[in-house]
Amino acid sequence: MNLSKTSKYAFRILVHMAKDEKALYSAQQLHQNIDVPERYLRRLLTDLSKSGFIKSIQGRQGGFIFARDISTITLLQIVESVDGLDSINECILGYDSCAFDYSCPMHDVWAETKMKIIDTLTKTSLKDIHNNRLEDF
Amino acid sequence: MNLSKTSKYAFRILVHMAKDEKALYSAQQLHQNIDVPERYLRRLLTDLSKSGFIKSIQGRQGGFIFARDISTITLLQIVESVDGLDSINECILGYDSCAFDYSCPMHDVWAETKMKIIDTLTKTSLKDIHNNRLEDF
DNA sequence: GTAAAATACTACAAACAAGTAGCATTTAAT
DNA sequence: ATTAAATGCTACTTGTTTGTAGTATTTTAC
Ligand code: SF4
Ligand code: SF4
Repeated sequence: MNLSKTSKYAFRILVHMAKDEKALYSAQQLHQNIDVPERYLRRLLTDLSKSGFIKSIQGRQGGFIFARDISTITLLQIVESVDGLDSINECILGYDSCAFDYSCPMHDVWAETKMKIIDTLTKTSLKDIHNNRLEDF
Repeated sequence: MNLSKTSKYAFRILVHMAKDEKALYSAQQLHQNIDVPERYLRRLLTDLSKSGFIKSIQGRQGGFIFARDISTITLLQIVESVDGLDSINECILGYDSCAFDYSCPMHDVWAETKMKIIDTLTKTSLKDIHNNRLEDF
């Protein structure tokens, strides 16, 4: 259970872009709208392109645009690509590999909550987010 | 949503100690049972003492023992004392102070899950953990 | 009273995450 | 062609968290 700051930045970027799904956004434009250090933002945009969420268009008038339908992009996929799945799925006691044959006392306590987290992240696509609310972002 | 490794270490320590609530545990003993670097474990034990969960008994035959009834120690209190409450409660987009007057689209998506997390951590005491399961730890 | 077994304190070191900088490359407008 | 506006790559710097070391202090056993 560990969302890095970078994952949160990725959320900011993609949720913002999802507001107008078909639009092309330049790094500068994004920087003006969401509070992420400019160079770091750019690097992250490149990473998100490589992960296939968005694609980059180079050159003057270039920028970033979604590479696939935003209803197919879930929050879990985003976290997974930035932090890795372990960050969410890992043992609540921080063991690399579970030290126990049977589950330890903490396991059951956390299991349901962990499921809820994964469930929410899995079921929520970028499209869902803006369907829920139409407020400005 | 960010449990540091140190918080997880704290869980390991206290959940282990809660198995025999009234016993006195030396740092060495704990080190043999849970996989936390020895010197780091000791420092953390001192911190947990200062936070009032356990108390230290110095000198030969010394060690650590719960300072209060384990039914009054919740997981949230432990996280709070190690990482601070913000680590759990913080904005899913990582904004220090919410940038919006009204809630942004992400807020509602996460609100329920966040509540579930806080709820679980608040309602689960060290006693509950071992009441749920009697397995060895 | 001396030694041994424990915790306490504080500074340092290593590892990791976050942020910055410089320069290269691509493309459109002129 | 030239210039400007954009992304791409890679190395460096800074900050935070995690882990280590040395030394001091406390208390019991003998
Ligand atoms: S059983 Fe315990 S140690 Fe193993 S993965 Fe679950 S919480 Fe972690
Ligand atoms: S409304 Fe949005 S930005 Fe504000 S705290 Fe909630 S998730 Fe964060």
